[in-house]
Amino acid sequence: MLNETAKVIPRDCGDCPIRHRAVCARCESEELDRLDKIKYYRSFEAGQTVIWAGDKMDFVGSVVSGIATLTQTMEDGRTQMVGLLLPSDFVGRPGRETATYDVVATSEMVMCCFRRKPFEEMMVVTPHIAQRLLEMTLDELDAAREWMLVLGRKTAREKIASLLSIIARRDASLTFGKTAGPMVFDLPLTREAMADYLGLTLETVSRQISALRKDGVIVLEGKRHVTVPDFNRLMEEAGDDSDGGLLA
Amino acid sequence: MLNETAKVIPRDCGDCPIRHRAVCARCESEELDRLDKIKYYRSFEAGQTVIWAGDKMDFVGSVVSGIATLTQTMEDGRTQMVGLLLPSDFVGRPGRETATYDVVATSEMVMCCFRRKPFEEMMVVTPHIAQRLLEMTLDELDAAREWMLVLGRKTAREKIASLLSIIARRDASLTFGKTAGPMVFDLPLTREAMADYLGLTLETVSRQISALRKDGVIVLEGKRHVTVPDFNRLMEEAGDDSDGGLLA
DNA sequence: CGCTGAGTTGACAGGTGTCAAAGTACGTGG
DNA sequence: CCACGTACTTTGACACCTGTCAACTCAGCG
Repeated sequence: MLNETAKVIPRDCGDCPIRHRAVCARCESEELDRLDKIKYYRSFEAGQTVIWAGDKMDFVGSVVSGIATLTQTMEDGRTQMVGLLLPSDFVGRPGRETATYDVVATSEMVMCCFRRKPFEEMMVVTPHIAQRLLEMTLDELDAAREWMLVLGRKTAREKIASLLSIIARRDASLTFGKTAGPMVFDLPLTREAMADYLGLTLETVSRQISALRKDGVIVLEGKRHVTVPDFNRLMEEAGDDSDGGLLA
Repeated sequence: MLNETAKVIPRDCGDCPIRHRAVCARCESEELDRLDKIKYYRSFEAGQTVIWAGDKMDFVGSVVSGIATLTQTMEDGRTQMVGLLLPSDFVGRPGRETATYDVVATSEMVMCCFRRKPFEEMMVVTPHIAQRLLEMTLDELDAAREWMLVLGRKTAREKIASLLSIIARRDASLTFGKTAGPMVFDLPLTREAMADYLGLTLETVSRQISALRKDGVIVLEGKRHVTVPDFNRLMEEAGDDSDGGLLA
């Protein structure tokens, strides 16, 4: 089975699995050559922290393979996930010296890092990079706003269903979205990470997953392997229009 | 008193109150001339809808004066505010034909609109616009993520305190942020709009405002006029570090 | 003067958090 | 090979925060 969290270090950009989706997507070969000179790959183990909020950050970069989370923590320990970083997603903010959020790898992960200063200089003279970054940032803003509706207005059950449908949809888009038939995927997050994503406790997450299983909305094998027999049913449980959302 | 929601239609860009903060901030005079040819002003009354989610949008633009909200609504009527649009904020997404959210003016409001097609064409050849838009979008993404922590992890009391401190800070930045002494401002939102912002009901908003008043965190005159005797106290109630956040 | 919209307050119910205990999977070391 | 420890997960009991429903106040206005 194709494991999306597998450790993959490309030989070069032509070999890179995120070549056509990352911040470098619009770059031409001469531009790639210049990026090549300021880039390096870094690997992280599952659970390893990439950077702490407030730390100095002298790189920006793209997730090549694996999954990472962006989280914010209050003084008393309450934490909220504010971003889920998948392959091709961008990490860091050009022009900013310090990290705003904790970045943690939740699976084995590989990043393509660019030294920050040279990257910023290159952005000024390379519209292709800034254009693509703008597009990606606008997409992330839309995703964040969608997420705000989930956090602010949905019930625990709807929140779980929403998260499952997001993951299911993403997996479908990787495996050549056949909408028909059951969807099958593995949860890339622990119950606790799901709770941090959804603004719940891990106990509530566990209870609602059990409830959705009892009601036949999902089928579980083990703790992480999920089958969705009827995706429209899942969408209804998420409180979403059953037609929309295929754009994501 | 300087009323930030007053209706102001600039004679030209040199006269524009958001000239140095909006999407056109980095444009030079020749670029402004070209923008001038594709722009027009539109006024809205308090409560008027600028555009409905799903509607075709043939303009993008900037809020010149007044306040608008960006909201998302579920089929059963639950609504969540996903953006608060203040003067200089950008409305619409270049490259997208239809609106994603409802945009509603909550006060009398003036927008500087650009016809979408010519604006998109101009963006391609005018890096100054795309650069500024990227910067603004990154700021909005940060704000959305801060908001996600509020929605996901804060109590009703902390949510109210967070909203008040955001509004207080913004007003302070307009009136040349003297941090000492009490802060005084008017709430630009109804209780219901505050509830939609914070993922609460309007009853809970009302109760928590009353509680903060009883505890001396704020002083109310009428329903909308607020005095904050001790801003650090308010920050503590919001669950935030009492030092941080002066960047916003 | 009554109507309307915004806001406040009370009573009550229900959803979610908290605390606690037990179950499961998996790797490590004896 | 098996016992054990650790991390993750599930489930139960109960409390409490917030939502729901309802009544009431207040200010503005025709």
